[in-house]
Amino acid sequence: MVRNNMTVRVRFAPSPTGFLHIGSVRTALYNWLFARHNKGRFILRIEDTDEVRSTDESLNAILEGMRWLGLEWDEGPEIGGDYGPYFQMQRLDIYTKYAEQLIKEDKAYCCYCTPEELATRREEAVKQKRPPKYDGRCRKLTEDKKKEYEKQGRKHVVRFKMPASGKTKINDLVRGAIEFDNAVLDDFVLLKSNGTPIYNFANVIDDSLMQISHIIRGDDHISNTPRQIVLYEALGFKLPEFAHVPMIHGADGGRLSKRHGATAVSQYHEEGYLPESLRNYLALLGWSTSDSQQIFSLEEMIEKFSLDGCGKSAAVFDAQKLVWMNGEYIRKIDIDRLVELSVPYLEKAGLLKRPIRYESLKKIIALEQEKMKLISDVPKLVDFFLLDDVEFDEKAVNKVLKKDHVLNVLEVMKERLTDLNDKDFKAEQLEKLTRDTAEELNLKAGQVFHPIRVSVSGRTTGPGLFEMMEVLGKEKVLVRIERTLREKVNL
RNA sequence: GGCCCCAUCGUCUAAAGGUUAGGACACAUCUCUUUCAAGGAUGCGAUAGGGGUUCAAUUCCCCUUGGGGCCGCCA
Repeated sequence: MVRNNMTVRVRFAPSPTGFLHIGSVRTALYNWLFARHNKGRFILRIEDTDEVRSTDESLNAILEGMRWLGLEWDEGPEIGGDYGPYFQMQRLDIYTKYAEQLIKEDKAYCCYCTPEELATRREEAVKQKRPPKYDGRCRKLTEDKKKEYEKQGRKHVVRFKMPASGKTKINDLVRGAIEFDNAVLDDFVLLKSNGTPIYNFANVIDDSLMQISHIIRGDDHISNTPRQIVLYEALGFKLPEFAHVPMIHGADGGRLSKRHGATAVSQYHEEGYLPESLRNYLALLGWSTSDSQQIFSLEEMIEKFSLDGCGKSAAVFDAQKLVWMNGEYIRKIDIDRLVELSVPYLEKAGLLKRPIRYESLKKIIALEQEKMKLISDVPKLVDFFLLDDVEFDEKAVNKVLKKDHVLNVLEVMKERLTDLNDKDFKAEQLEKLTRDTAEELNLKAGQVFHPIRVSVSGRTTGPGLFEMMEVLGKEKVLVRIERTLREKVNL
């Protein structure tokens, strides 16, 4: 896989024209994993040549998203590197230089066709069911004609002279050989009329100058590859390896878009996903090991990742599985980290208005850890611990509190719990006391457990009853049982 | 319209000519249990269709069908 003793250098080259898309970041992840696996370098390059759509906000979203997922880059924005600058808009003179070289070598030429003219011709071609490619009419412009156009104030772009015959072959690392007829390709634009380069041009120059060894990208770029290869050859550059990985699709088989759910990495962050679960899930969308392992530590993932393990067909994004995986990871993370991650959600829900000891909060969250699928689940899972007045769930009331024996059970339990020492208000003792009580009252354990659970938490589901009571504390438990007793009369 | 890519359970995938076609998510049932989860067990469920090649095709080849991509002074 690694050519000779050459260092592996891969890159992720997003354009800052929107949020960080889940599909892009999956490609970034593969590049990152490939670099780490091969002890190579991972470069981040910003392709900001679309002056109209590029924004700083988008740049920040990219950097933030990458860092959140742990995809730190070895060269690129904010850290620099030996092959910079890493923003294409700061490399314009480089592109100009190579464009001039190509023109001088008669491999490129100036084209004076206006965008309007091109659009009209394109429409016409589509209407007549012809391929909408540029007809190359400016290839053989006379000097006089050029001068005339200039005088008219026409701007020009620089176009590449695509060879009219021959074949261009890709040896794709994941797909094998792919062949294109040069004749189907047209004279594509290298430099726009404002002097900025077009993707195919800037990309080739930068990848070459930055000594990228492997280009790992989405398979939507397969069709661009022959153009780029021809350019590499025209410029006398050494060809990198290509690896086109499948795209991510939505449930309907189409391109993943907003109507399928969240597509921005930041949104997964906000919705309470852990970076490690998103990373793990994304890695598995298009890559797998032969034993179909599902959960990988970062080290394991780096060790086992390979392009051979990448599939060829598009993968449908399955939010359900991501949720499952997030639950798996939440159950495993350190409780202090879980508390830290939970706090913003609790604050937002208004559950931390009164001061609470860190240790108490930690105990509360620990009791619900195994149940959480998303960090954002926290508020509704723990609210009854933090609220003064517990709201009774209607179904719980009907199902549990309206039974005849409940009044008696609560009365007896209230007395016994009152008699219990503060320091004996521990899960173990509470369980013994409750079970003994049930036996004395000639009731099944559940007939005693359930009413207490509902009166103390307002609902039928929750953590272990006695752990929950211990964390709640004697005072709160008694207040709530008394209140239930009071309200029970009206039920 | 031209060119290119892809095709195994609903979904992610394994099986690099010979397997009762395996695993994971989801779903269902059972189990554990004070509840809900988690866990354990079991079940449901696939090689798109048609031709070849071969003693043998999920696997190799061709066609069809279906899906996707590119054909911008976007990337």
